[in-house]
Amino acid sequence: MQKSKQPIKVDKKTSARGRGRPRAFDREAALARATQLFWSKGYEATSIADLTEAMGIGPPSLYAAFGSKDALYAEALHHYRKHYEALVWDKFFAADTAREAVRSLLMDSAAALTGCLGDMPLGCMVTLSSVGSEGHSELGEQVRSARAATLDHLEIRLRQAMTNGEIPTSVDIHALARFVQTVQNGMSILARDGADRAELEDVARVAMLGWDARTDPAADA
Amino acid sequence: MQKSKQPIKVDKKTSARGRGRPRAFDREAALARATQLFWSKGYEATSIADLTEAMGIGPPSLYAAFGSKDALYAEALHHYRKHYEALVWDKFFAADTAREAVRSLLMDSAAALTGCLGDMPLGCMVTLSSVGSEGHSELGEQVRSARAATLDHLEIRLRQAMTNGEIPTSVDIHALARFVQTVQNGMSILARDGADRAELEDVARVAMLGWDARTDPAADA
DNA sequence: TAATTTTTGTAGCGAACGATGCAGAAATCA
DNA sequence: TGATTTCTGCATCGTTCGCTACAAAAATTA
Repeated sequence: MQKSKQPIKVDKKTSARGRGRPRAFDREAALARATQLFWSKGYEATSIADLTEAMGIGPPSLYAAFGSKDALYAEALHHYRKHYEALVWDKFFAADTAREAVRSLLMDSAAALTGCLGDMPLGCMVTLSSVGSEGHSELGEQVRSARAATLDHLEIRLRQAMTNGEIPTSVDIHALARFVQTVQNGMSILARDGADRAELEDVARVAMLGWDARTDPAADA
Repeated sequence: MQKSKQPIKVDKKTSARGRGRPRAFDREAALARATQLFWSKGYEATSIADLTEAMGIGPPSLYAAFGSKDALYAEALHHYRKHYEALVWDKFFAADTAREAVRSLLMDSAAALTGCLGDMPLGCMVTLSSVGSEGHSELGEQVRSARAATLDHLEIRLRQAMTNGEIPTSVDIHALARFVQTVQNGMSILARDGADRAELEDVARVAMLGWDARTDPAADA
């Protein structure tokens, strides 16, 4: 039971020149801790007591800074997407070809999902968050739209590759994007069950064989 | 916690003609409803009140018949595996070739996970059950072992195919089995997000292209 | 019928949940 | 410094959680 009671220095730069006592804890650092907690335990299984202990603050401070558990989760989701999604999407967006983009996405996912790219929980927070559809409909919708973003990125990149001639026009872009999305989603669950980076990389390589067969012009029927 | 109370001979058909009032509800039907509830909402999000309402009984009857929420979930998981897993594994075990076995598994999964094979919640109960690792370690272990069974089935069948000569000995059985497992897991999440049967079947077809490329003897390096 | 046995509905237990009231502590401004 | 403003720790709110004691109710046996 560590007590992270140390103050977490306040950033005087961002502290508004308001009168009265400024916030004594670093909001971003607290949000980062909450994010990791939600990430590893899920929304329902994470209690306010868990959060306040991890953030080193009391419940009133939490509610003053974030409003509610729902709002905190929403901010944590935003924090996650802002700070961690780049680990798997940077090379995707920088790749010259769609094939290399998808390969990078899956290989980097294999590394990120198994915690090999830093100190982070296993699996993808967005993929694994099965926020109950009961009573938290807005959060569920937010998570679902986050998952839909993955499909959008894939379809846009694939359609561009089709325009460029990298992919034959006969290919079903939507199906191929769905396939990649499926593999990435499945890898999160395997990572949670203890599969290591090498195993997921093997999975990514087999998946790329499916890509090659699907995008091979000679394979058209 | 869990005291082993009197065993409560529940098999009412085969139990000796007990004196006193017999159970007024169908245990199997109640278990089926509980299973669907756990399946669609998850363990934590399903309360005893939800269960008793869906089962049409009061809390004392629930606890007399099943012991605890944990035990009920364990029975529900067993009920699920007994009644629903056959929908996706029957053709797998009956197939003549490993390829047809895997193809059937994925295609039948596409149908079952989207609720096209009857009145059932979307996705796989085993795959989507992210039972928190906190406080419910035994349930988590049970679910994890259920997921491991999928990998076992796949590896056994693939190894058999390798012995039969269907698959080249150069193929990494473990990686290929992990790949199939990954696709099936990912399909559950897509199904939960609203993907329909045709989409998942397309995914399965693309995945099979990966299988073909991987098991093609000409592709050995 | 009465006696026996078991279930069921009601009502509520302690604990934990998400969320707050309050008063003192602390930092800024005058 | 004192005045003002805001945050923080403690205690607790009302609710819901999983779970159970209790006694009436119901079905079987005699």
